[in-house]
Amino acid sequence: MKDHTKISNAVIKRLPRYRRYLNELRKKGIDKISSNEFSELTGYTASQIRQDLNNFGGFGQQGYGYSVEGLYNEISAILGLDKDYRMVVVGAGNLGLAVVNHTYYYKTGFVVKGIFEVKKDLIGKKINGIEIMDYENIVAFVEDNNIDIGIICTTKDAAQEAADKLCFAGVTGLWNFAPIDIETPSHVAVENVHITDSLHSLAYHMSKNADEKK
Amino acid sequence: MKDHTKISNAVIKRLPRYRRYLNELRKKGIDKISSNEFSELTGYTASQIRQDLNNFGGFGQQGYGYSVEGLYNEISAILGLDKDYRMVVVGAGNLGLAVVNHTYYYKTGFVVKGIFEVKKDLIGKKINGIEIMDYENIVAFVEDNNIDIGIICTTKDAAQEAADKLCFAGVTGLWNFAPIDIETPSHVAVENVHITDSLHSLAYHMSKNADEKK
DNA sequence: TAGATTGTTAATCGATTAACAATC
DNA sequence: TAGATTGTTAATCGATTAACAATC
Repeated sequence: MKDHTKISNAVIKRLPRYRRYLNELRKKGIDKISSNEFSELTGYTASQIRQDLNNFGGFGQQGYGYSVEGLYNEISAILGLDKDYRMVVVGAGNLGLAVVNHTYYYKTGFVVKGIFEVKKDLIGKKINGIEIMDYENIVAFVEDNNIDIGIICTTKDAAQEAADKLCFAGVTGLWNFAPIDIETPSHVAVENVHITDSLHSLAYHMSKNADEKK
Repeated sequence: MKDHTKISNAVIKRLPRYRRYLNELRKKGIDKISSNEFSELTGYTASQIRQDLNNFGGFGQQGYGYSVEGLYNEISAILGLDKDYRMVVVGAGNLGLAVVNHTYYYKTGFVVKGIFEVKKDLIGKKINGIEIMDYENIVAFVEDNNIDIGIICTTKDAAQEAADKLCFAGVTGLWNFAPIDIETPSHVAVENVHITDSLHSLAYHMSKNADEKK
């Protein structure tokens, strides 16, 4: 595998999508695919697919194409999906519970080890066998249980404080669902998921379609 | 407002973010901001901000800057947030319920009018006063209630079929949370939210950080 | 008026696409 | 070997940044 310290984010964002389609092919028992066929499937140009993949190494074979299984495994490894991640969720509201259930349902190497909440009446309950604990004890829990990722499902106002606590306790990644951009030290990766922004994009495209009709 | 039939998607994706920050400023009672100050706040360059805004019109004033309130309203209008949207949710699982609660909590002109489900034992229950109805009746409901947006919170396998039904019934937008890319006729806008892709990006960045440490 | 800051054009940078030689 | 398809370089395209004249 080549040195990939300076791969652009545009490329990284496409990898999970490539992987999703490869997984479908794999499940269908298809074992080879050319960049042209893959282009038709994914909507990316064949050229871009080859270019993207060659950032990481030559995974194909001239005159043949790519091994579906092989490429799937390579991309999984590039994304860091060849190991397990231990996670905690902060906030046991609907969003927190949806995330817990989602990872539980899709079982993928991302495992929720604990849920933390400030509201006393929720503490002690269990979701999918995972205990809801007192937010006060989050730092100790993260330290003692080698937690990798903190999932922030708090209100906007509580999010940055939760992030700071998690970073202090030693997580190396944050998955933030609160509608604010979380700041972290450079060694802690963050994904800010702004679900409402996506709804607003949708509204824009709907309005534009409506305008064009006139 | 200028003709904006060919605004790039990169620009559109930034608008909700601009709007979010403007809303914060507005709530703090700040009534003017320069592109330089706004740059520091949002992380985009002042040049890009001015360039982006000028796609839609000259909203600023030389020597002064931008009116926070005015710009907030302009961006809201561009995004189509100056009117209400009527929505239905397909799938009353955790994800569906999280979405229902989310829009309920943030009250923003996006109103869920009905929830549809195939599982008979859930039908008839209410969430935030919204009834869970039989999926069989979705087409009639969408037609009769002028529904604009369908929110797909089904399994992967059921998603495209639900999308087809919703399009047939006359929605003009789909917000899809199932892990598949939904296809629609060109007059129906779609936002495919791939929550898992974002987790995979996070994993990539975490792995990269870990590698650099070595 | 002088100073500040936009609106807009021009320059740069990066990402995508096209082309083709290498090779399986 | 001949055909197919990759890996990779070169060309194009688009998006971002820089610069500055317009103007409040």
